[in-house]
Amino acid sequence: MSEETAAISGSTATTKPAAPVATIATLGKFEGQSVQIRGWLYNSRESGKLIFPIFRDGTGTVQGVAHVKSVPAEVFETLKGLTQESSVIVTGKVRADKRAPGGYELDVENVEVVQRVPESEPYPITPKEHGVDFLMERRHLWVRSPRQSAILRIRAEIMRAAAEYFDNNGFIRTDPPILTPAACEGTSTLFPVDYFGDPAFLTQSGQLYIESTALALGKVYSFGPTFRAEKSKTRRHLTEFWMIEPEVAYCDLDGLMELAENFISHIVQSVVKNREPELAVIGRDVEKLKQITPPFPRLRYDEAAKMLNEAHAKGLLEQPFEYGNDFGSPDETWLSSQFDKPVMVHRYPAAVKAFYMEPDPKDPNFALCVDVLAPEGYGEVIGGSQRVSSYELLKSRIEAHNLPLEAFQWYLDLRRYGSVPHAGFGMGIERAVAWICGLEHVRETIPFARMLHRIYP
RNA sequence: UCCUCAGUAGCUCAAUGGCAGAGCAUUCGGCUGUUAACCGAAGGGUUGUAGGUUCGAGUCCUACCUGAGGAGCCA
Repeated sequence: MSEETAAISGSTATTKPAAPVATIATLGKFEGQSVQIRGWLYNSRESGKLIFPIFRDGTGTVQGVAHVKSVPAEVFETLKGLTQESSVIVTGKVRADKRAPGGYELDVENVEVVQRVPESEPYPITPKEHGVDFLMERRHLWVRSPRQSAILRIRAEIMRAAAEYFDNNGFIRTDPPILTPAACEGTSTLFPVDYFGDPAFLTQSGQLYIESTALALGKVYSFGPTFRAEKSKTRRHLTEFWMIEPEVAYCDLDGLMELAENFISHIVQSVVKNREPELAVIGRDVEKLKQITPPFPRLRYDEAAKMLNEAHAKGLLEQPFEYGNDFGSPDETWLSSQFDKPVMVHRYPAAVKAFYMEPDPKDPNFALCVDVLAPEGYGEVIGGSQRVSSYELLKSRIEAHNLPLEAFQWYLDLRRYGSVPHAGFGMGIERAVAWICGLEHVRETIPFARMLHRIYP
């Protein structure tokens, strides 16, 4: 938390700080001292000659106390009727108080209003309840709320820990292009872009490109936004989302599953360790996160299919599962809710999976692939596979899927020149955040969600 | 693309086919420990749009618009 004590210093020309600048998260270090808080008025309660302004500064909230007899008259008048979300620089003495939710209160000594929100146009997001549409329309302000900022802090920790895991384990970050000449996988619907008169598309996955850098550098990963133009309208879908994808040369499916469980466990334990206050703000059950450690349960597709059939027979699943199909969303939800840890389902029928997945040498009808389903019914957070390494097989697969062979010549080159077994996976950041935070919907996991019916603000 | 549901004050929601309402927010007044503070008062409405049925429509019918949840597809 040391970075949080290093607040913005000396850049505002308004006053010389008479008291040291503190952040609300680190107030405990300043008990008994006068400090400056640079923030905003979150809410205020008045009781005649006593005012309880609640301040926020991005690191937390703290209640101030101002009595008419204990502060200068002009300070009391300023606080009286000060509007929600007005920006303020507050000076006050830090005092431990058992009644305070954060353990500390601020006895106000001075208040400087940086900008006062006018009464004629009050801050629209009150501390009362609001509907989803209203809040999403004001997402640029909604991110100020304690719950939303806590989620964004956890998201940042998830992204930091994810990159840290790869950086500490010999992976080199190689980011693929976002503008691409053709479909990567030939399946999803893409966003078209005009590229100087030629058609181009926003990337739906960097996988094919990092297969190239994996064969150059050994172990690589990419981390960036991806785009899907599908008209999905569910709590698990965004049209623009972030994905982190490792790709490893000389790696098989078993090695990939080991990587996935260590990777996820590192992320979850980092969040538990470094974002405890934020998890408390959003009311997440930390005990469920603490048990996310390797190894994860592994299920063959066949075993999972058997479980689904039994569940349907017992009336636990509405729709019957047809062997040979990919799992539907309700199937994944039910399967993942049967485990306390993420479950790794591997070796799906090759027919329902992508063209680049390596067939199982023991039975080519199955692909060497794995989906990691997060517990508590969250479903797929990771999809990965060992990649086809044979030139002839890959070429025939591309043709069988009616994909343009010219566009894949560079990809086939990777099998012409020193092909090796290699494997990789992709993790959707927003689904991981939704699971780790225990959220209903991915729209709260990213600062500005892009969805089927939302591109504002 | 398909299925289901919703749209009334700034917000969250009521209103049997019969006068358009409440809480919160805002403004004014009161209150020396409040925790979504409380008490009193005031202002605030083309009931998503267009058409239809009816003596009379927020309410019933049709179309459209906007949004939400789900399916498919996926991370």
